[in-house]
Amino acid sequence: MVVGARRQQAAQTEAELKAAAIRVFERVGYLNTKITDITAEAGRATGSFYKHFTSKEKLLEALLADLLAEGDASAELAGHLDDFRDREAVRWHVAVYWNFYRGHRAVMSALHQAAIVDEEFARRSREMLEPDLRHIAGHLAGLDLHGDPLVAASLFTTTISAVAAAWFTGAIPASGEDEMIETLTTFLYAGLGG
Amino acid sequence: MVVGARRQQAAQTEAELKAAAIRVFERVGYLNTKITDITAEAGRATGSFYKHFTSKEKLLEALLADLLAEGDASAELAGHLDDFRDREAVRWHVAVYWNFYRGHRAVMSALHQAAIVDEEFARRSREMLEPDLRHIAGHLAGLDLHGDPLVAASLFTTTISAVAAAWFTGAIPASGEDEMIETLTTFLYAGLGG
DNA sequence: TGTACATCAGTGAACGCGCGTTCACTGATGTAC
DNA sequence: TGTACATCAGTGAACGCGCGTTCACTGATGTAC
Repeated sequence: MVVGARRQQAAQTEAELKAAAIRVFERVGYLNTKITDITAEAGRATGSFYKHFTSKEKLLEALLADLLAEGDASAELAGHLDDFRDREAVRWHVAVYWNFYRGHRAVMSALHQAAIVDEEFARRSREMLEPDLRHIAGHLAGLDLHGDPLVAASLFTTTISAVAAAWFTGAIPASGEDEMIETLTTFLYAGLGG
Repeated sequence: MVVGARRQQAAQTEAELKAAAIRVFERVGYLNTKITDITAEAGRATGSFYKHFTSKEKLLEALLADLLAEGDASAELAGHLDDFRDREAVRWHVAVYWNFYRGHRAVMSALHQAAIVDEEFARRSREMLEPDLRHIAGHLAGLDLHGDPLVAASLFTTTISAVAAAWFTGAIPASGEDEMIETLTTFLYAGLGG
């Protein structure tokens, strides 16, 4: 008895729906995406979607969970420079965050879009992201900051996200990625009192 | 003959619709605002809206035009410190931008939201804002920047907008406005090579 | 100044489209005996 | 191992709600003579 052939099939479909959703988000953005766009992209019937997710929002939460899982895994990686008094440590973190953003643009910008329209979603996803914020705040704790490390950490992530988002959508006139990382590092290193 | 009593009445209604729209935007955000929310807030009939604007988007463009007109007026003001090698000049511009944002949060965030959903609108409003961007780039021209002054100017506005938006929506943990302006100044002063 | 007609802002009920969500149905997988 | 029944992922047509947009109508303002 091949236990779970059905269950496995379902998991497969769910994964395909997620992947399709990401592709559609990339093309037209989260807010412009219709449920039927996702199912069509995945080559499935409309109703199929609701066997796996109760709404577009819940799907996005699932994608966020995947993201966090992957983020945690990569955080364990070596090369973790800790002291933000060291410019290289700041640069390393900026680069990691930037690359993470690049690799997950669609979901990152989807999260942003969902938060704009739905206060409650904003609250919940901030909650889910708080551990990461505390992680960064931890690095900053050693520094001689003017104020709360959490504020500084918020500024760190807000700035990088905003600039990355603007850069990837072409709102910032042509310039290289390395240049952006370098500039952001300078911004943040100096701004954080380094 | 009181010429224009009708025309004047119409202009009045149009102004009231704009003001009502801003109030609704503040409450629920541009994307969550329905045409009927605006007319209800203004105490008018639904159809009235279409006598003045062909769509919510056109209304927003009108609000942007108002904004730019006011922005240009205030740019003429005294106290214009020009040299960005001077930290005070940077601080002054940051504060002006920040205060402008505060005074026009509703429209600023509405513009942002509209741009997210509508590529074409994003392009047009970037076009309308380009003179202001060039104005800032002008201040930066004297500096020994790594790259294009327009890139630096984009970073300047992107960063302040993002941080202001996050701050005003409470995404950044409690901290004073002055502290934010100070921190942003440090960020940008250093980041721009000052 | 008065009268008759034209214009146009404002009204709000009605229309209709888009899209999220449901639901009866199918057929394959799983279970009981 | 075989048969009969149960479960459940997947289907796609149909339903219905929300909301943008229209439109015939009203009454006040404007114009002509």
